[in-house]
Amino acid sequence: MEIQCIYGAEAFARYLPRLRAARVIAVDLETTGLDPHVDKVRLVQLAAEGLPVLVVDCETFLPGGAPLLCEALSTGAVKVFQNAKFDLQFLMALSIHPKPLFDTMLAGRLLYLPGMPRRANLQTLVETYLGETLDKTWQTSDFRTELTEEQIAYAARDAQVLLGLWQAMVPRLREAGLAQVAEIEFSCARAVAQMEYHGICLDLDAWQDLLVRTERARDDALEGLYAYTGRPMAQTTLWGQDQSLGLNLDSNVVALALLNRNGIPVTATAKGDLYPYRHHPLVQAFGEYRRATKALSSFLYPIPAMVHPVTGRLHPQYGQISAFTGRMSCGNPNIQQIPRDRAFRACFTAPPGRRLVIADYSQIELRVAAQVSRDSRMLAAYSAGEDLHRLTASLLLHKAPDAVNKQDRQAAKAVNFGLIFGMGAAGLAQYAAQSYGAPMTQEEAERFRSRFFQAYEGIAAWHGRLKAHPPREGRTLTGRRFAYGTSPSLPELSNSPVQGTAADILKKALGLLADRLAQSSAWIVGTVHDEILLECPEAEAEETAALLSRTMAEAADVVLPDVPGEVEAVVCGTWADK
DNA sequence: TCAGTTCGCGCG
DNA sequence: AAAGCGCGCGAACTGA
Repeated sequence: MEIQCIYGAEAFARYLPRLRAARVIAVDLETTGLDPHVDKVRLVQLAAEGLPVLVVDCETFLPGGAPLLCEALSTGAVKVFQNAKFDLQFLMALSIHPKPLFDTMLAGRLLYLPGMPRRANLQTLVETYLGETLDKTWQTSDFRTELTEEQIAYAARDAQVLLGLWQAMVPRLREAGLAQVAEIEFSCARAVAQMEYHGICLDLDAWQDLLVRTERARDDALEGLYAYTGRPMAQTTLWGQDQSLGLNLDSNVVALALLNRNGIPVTATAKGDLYPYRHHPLVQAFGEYRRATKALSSFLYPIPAMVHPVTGRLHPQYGQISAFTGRMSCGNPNIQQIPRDRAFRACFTAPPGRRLVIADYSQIELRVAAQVSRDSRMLAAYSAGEDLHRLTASLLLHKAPDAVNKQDRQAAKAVNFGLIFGMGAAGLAQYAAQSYGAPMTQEEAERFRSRFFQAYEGIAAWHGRLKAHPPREGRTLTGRRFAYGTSPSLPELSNSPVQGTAADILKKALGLLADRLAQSSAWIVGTVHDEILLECPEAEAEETAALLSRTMAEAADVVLPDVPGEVEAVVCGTWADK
């Protein structure tokens, strides 16, 4: 492996023509840390066929050389990265937006099968796909100090090895039928980099108000609980007066004993177990206590500390291929589990002069289920622009669609979601009552179940096929693959391709948006499974909303040839207004 | 003392 | 035989 160290823009410029002629360029960055808003790029390594690996010393190259680097990365060449989302954020800070790209880590995740190493770090990928070893011990080395020969050599090797990985992985992806989903994921990585880089605004004052109100709600709930636990004792501690209940309500063992002692014969303390006793004042107070303490410990207390000291915004981290089905996960904080309660969502805002543009898919999983199962009645209903929940209600209750009232529709919603994924009658009755406020006896649930499958024969046939020949691996409509364990259940078999295909659609939309919003002042600031949040200047809000809904609908149409995708978009000041 | 597991619950 | 699925996170609990 030949290495060429580059000091200064002139030295780099000499290689520009050859870089511009390359078909594939592997790119790797060494940075002084992990935070693109704080840390600096120390080295840029570029590897291309017929060139020495260029190791660019950024202290002598940046910022003046950034336009040259941008030029080198602006051809149609494939840019190969390991975990592109990381490098892309540092490049964004230099106004460099490379595309198209290939991400070896995402490719590794897509190709994963049981029996392979699960990790998709560079070292593991090199062992798996190239049969070579890669010494990564040097990676802990410090790039804030003077560079050593050894650091340069290893940095060059990291870029070089990406070329080999690309070469090995492209045919593997093709052979496995993963080319289409790989393209989706690679485009999406640019959107994920944007989301993490820009983050989202949190109104800390409103948050603090909510925190105080929730603490009061917790204390009110405690007041109600004292009737059963006894008054707390005033204790004098080192820090002054303290109230102690003498029993820990956060312990399930303790809570269970308290409930049992008061005539509530449950065996677990979860909301579902307590549902039959929901009118009991102890259960009500306990539920309120749980709700408040959950909100405080999961959201209200920890999240303010996550506001970035430099940007003043939250920067949630996304796991692009983290869920089994291909959905994204999110953490630090997990923006995807913020309560729907307006009080919480209203704290997520657009900064002054800007607006949020938010859109979500309407009933995306049901539309996907219609496409995957090819149920003719569902396909027809969606093609005609009908309301599927209403249709199901009318079929279950033998009513005309117009005669379906709100409660009917609510119950049908639970039936649709539950039965498509193989729920049993008992589960359905419980689920309808708890999640949809639609009380249903077991007998009713059983009757609904049989009528449902009479009405939607395509769904019944699809389940029948899955039960008769349980597949060992599943696929989404774009080819995403997942291997099932031994004897997967019907719910697993039916849910995974549907949830996964819905994820494909959202990711496709994000990828298209990354293109269409490139260099604009509209940014992607978040996503929640079937929803995309953008932020843009006030004056551009309407056209951005139109672009967003157009793009999301287009993504759905690419993946679902026989079902229209329906998108609802709004322009608003806070997330609560969606 | 500490890492790993389980329960419970927020979201889609 | 019986069955919605997928996450992340906090607190309690377990085991060494």
